[in-house]
Amino acid sequence: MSVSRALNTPEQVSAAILAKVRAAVESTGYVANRVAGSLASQRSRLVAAVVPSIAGPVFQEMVQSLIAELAARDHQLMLGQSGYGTQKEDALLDAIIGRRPDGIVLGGVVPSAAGRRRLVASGIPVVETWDMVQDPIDMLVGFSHEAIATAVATFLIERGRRRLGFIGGNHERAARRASAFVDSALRGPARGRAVAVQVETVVAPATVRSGRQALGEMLRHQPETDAIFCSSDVLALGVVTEAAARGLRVPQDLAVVGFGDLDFAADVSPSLTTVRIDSTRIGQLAARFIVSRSEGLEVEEAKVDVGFSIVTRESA
Amino acid sequence: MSVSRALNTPEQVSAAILAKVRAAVESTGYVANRVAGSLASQRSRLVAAVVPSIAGPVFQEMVQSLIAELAARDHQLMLGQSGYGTQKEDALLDAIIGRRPDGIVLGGVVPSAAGRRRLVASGIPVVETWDMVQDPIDMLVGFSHEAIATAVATFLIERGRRRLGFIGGNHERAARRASAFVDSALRGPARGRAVAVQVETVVAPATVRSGRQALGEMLRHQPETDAIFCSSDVLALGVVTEAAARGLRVPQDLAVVGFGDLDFAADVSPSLTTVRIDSTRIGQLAARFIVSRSEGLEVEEAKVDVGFSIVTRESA
DNA sequence: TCGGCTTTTGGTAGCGCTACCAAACAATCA
DNA sequence: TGATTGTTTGGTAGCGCTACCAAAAGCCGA
Repeated sequence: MSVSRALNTPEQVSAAILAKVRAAVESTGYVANRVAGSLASQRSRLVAAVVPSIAGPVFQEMVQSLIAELAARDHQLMLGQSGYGTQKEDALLDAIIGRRPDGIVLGGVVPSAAGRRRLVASGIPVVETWDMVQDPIDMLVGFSHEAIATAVATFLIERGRRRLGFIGGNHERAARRASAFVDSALRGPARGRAVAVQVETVVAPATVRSGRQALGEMLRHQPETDAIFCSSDVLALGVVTEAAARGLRVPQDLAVVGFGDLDFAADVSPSLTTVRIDSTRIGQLAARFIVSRSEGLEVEEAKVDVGFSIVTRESA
Repeated sequence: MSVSRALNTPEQVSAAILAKVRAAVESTGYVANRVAGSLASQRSRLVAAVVPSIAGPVFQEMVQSLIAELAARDHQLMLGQSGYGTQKEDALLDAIIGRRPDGIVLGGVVPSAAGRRRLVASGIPVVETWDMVQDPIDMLVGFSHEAIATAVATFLIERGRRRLGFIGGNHERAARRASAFVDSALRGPARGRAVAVQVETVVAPATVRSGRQALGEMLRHQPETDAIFCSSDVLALGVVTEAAARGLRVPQDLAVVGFGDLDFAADVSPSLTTVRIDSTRIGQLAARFIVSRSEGLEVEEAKVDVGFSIVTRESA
């Protein structure tokens, strides 16, 4: 009917019909069934996002901007949690593919080989985020963990720190950052100037408590540690808190660098020096790429590095 | 066909057919189209949740448990953000209703009269959470802001505090808690013992920074304030930080009570005395109510008060 | 062997939309 | 005026499943 047009493309319909349809909609409280629409048009206007956990503060900002950006373009977000293990992930992927979303956003999730194949076979646009993987499934918006680790190591060494530490989660991404950090400290541009690097891992998701405990471990293994890079501001807050409890002065005795520039980073005491990522931009770009693609446009630059910056505050 | 049965109710199908179907599925990589299934069966296996913002830490735990509980029952979550204003909310509600979810979970969102009508008219099960409103649309899982405010006021007064303060967001829920706090302090069970109560509001969502600023305001208006109840642990962290910066000892000079028992509450210094809500349980119950309802079961106790507890730590 | 009974299987219709096409109508020009 | 183009409107088919029913098959005791 013309009703479908009146609702979806009102500019293609005469004022008379438009008014009639609007009146009818108003009086009956009709809300078009988008399930039927999706089936007929092969466009669900639904985008799925998969993150390891929504509880960690890390992906919040990205998810928030995804939802906002999608809503502005009349799309909705379906959210899945993969957990930090892989077993549930493939089942989740199937549940998602079955819903035929217009796109899938992977947030810091590295799919298994099988999952990857299903994703490709489904033909659904995929945006990997967070991580500049070398061989993306489809589109990519992220930043380089290696580059960040190198920049932070150099930053600390140039400030005279020699016995470095890294505290991060026990998962892929953090591990990559850890080894790049160690590499850069010992063999990077500031080569030879760092004396030692110690790595401690904590169980994901990161908490203030695990940050406190990790500092204890760190000092047990390498008592003269004078700088620590944490893979989350939450961990950094724990390290700073534990340092104060042990009578260590930050930054004089111990420099601390966090990650994420979470909302509290500037306002705790000492304020946190941290790595800032524009997560909002990541969410926006991911949403735009997917919507463009599902509108049939070719997405030109489908591999974007959003970069990072080191925000210098009191803690380092 | 029998294929549909083999996939959905395998116990109703002979081993021979089951094997054949499974083999075919395996070899073709077939993933059933749930959009078509939803349209035919009038069950989408999709549940919508609406929260003011996913960035605030308050709803995270609930959303997380919602996703987990729904996934265990083969349902997915669609997430909407209403913001802290009302204008976008009605449009969002329509977008949601159009998708014909099996249920809608409202997290701390009070719909407008028009929104409420559409919700009722849609016939979709609704669970309001977070707030024990007196006249729910449908089902309800929450706790009483008034009871909490009264309990905290009494708690502080019994500990000898006389000049109380309340810091909360500029929205409905916080306002209700604020006035109940003032009422209880001045006219409650501990009646007459509190000397003064001052309320400061901050722009939602709550941040550490706004907590710091609010303490400044509080002390400007009521310099002898000796106890503050914050409507979020994030605010409480800001208050504690600002107090330290001003040379106020917590709890000796100033008692601070937070809200939420967020993951950092036990591990910052001083650790936060706070109000604990079992948000995980709220999410679980909401999910169960909706799934049960959509399976045709009558939900017996559809109005649950999950209660709260005051966790006593160092800050008060 | 046969009628009743239960279990398993296959066919048909239809969920509520949109894509596509054809018909009707309006506007423009020779 | 009629032919030609462009715009608006309505009809039909079909998206890929599931509900429902009827037919077929298996099972039992008489």
